[in-house]
Amino acid sequence: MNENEKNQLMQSSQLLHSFFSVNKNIVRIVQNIAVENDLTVPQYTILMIVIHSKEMTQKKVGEQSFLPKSTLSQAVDGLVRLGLLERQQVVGNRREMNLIISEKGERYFKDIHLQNGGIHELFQAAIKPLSNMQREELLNMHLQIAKNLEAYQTTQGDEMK
Amino acid sequence: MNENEKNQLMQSSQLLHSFFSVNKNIVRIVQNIAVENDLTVPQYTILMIVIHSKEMTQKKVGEQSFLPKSTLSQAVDGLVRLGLLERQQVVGNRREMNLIISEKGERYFKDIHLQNGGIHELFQAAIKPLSNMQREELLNMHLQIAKNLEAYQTTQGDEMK
DNA sequence: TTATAATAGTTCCAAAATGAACGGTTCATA
DNA sequence: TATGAACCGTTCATTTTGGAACTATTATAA
Repeated sequence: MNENEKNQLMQSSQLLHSFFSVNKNIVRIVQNIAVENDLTVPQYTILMIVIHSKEMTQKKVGEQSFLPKSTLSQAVDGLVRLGLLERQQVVGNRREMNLIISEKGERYFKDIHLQNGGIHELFQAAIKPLSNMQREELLNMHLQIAKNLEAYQTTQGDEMK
Repeated sequence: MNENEKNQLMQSSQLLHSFFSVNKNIVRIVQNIAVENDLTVPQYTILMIVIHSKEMTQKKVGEQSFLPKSTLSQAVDGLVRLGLLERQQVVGNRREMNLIISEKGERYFKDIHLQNGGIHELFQAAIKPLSNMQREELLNMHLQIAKNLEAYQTTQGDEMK
């Protein structure tokens, strides 16, 4: 392994670690907010996604949140029992479920945001020092990296039955 | 909320999502590699860190891996029982533990890498399309974002620091 | 010195997360 | 339509996780 390769590997390691580092912080903040409001992390995640569009299928929430569907199902169940969310069959497709924020859910979520700004505001503050162009490039690089990693999995890692 | 603010929030949301997206892929790859080799994710993570320097305190591994110390302790315990790692008190400080890769551990890890390249190589491939300057900027932006997020540590940071 | 606080790691166990199997629904093809 | 595959969500059982309390050691203060 020559010098150049060694440098490449080191840069790669640092970059990987930096992803972990940012992510650890995001997860920690999300967890704090969730716990303070008697929600689990998946539950708060779901609320964040659903509140955005007021109505959304469970399937779409799964795609956006990357939660395994059993986790998703149970988390939704809890939210419904808390009265924060309502389940409703999609008209014309009895397989899918629409998730709708209830009155109570909306109030609940708004209160969370008043308390501590919520993850979106905190994150927004954290990226504020970056220029608009930097933010755009960051997004593009992430999307590309995600795509590349995804490609590997479907190519090599599909020993699923 | 005016147009500009709305755009800012949207960009922020996308960026946050892109972090989740990359991270989900990294975690899934790590998980696949770990499971294929009868290790848990924390265990594989620990091996990756320790192999790098052959010898390292448990404390340092905690700082680098971001694992809660109870998780870390149990994972290390498993690795020791598998004979892949050895515990050794730090000379001059009986509180700290040195973690040392055993012969068997080194072989084990090398085999993993031969099988599928390991996460480092895969990740390296995923960032290959980026220019060197882009990679540097990406790293810098991540470090900055992590630092900014770190500032929002709630008073009760009973993990490690 | 002694007392108190901080640190590293372990243990315990309740809570959280999730893989696998399943039930009902829709789609594709004949 | 019939059949089989694919899909969406749920349930169940099991594993994983991580907070809190604990032991042992070291650091700091009085």
